[in-house]
Amino acid sequence: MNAPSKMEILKSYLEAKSLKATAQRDFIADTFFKINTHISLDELLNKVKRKNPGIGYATVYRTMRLLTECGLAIARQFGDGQTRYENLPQDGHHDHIICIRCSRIEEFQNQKIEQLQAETAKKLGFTVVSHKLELYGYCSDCT
Amino acid sequence: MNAPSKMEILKSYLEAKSLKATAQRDFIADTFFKINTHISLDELLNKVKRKNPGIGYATVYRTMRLLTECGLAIARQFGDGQTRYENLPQDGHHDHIICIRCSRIEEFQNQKIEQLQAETAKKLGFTVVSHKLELYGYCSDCT
DNA sequence: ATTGAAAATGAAAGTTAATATCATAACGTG
DNA sequence: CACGTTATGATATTAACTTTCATTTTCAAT
Repeated sequence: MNAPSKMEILKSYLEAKSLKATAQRDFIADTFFKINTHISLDELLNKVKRKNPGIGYATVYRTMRLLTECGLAIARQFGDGQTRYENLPQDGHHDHIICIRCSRIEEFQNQKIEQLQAETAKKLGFTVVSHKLELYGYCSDCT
Repeated sequence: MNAPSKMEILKSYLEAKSLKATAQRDFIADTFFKINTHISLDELLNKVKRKNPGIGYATVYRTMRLLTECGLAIARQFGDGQTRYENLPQDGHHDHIICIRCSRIEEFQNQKIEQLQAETAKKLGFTVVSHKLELYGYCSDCT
């Protein structure tokens, strides 16, 4: 039995809230799911407008809010004053390393770090649900 | 030989930019240095106004920008749509664990995590300058 | 296919926090 | 104390986010 696709997850979520699936919403979501960078609302709006000029900012905004609510997107702030949405990968969580000169963003995973985090939290009486780890520095091109 | 106090660091920074030290600015900075939470501009403004009602938002804003520039404060976004300023402790860096129910913020340090971060970055060809680690979960009161 | 209630849409308005502007005040050096 | 410089507070502007509302679309029940 396959894991449900993102589109299917979205559909279930909409049903649960008795919202309707619409062509526009599906198109925006589908466009977002194909993206592997951290995209802002304006950027996503521009992208969907190229194929579907009638789409407005509000619909993109509302779609991204939905995706965020149902865990298919993550809203992040990297410090440039804009919320950027991350397309959550099927293979789970990852962290970011950001070049402070050229703004290149790379992703990484480190099981050991996650483990240490859980331990640290436990000591403080916390139960960790999620986390955010961002490393800032110079990439190979900018050293 | 003692390490310079934060006030002294600020004074040097102002001199270097040929800016003047003023009573208001000093008072705002001093008030901020005594704070051990993550304070927003509005909160800080309210605080300084209690002793010095004439102070305006703009001066607090500009002072915090200065402190951020010279490394005495860190501007952070915890996701509530407001920038919060952290009073950098003398004993160096720490990370945060945030309760997603009551918003309590605790700080912690973990040398091992930092070490793993540096290693991970190296593999990707990055040189780490700073980092941000935030754990989100439930604190002991909210579990 | 038609209908009608419910939800979606886009344009525009409203909100909020951050930042810039500007006339006036305070500073400090000669 | 006079002058040029910098600081200040009020206000205006900006930018991103969020809501509102009149209209359109959807979908289930005819």
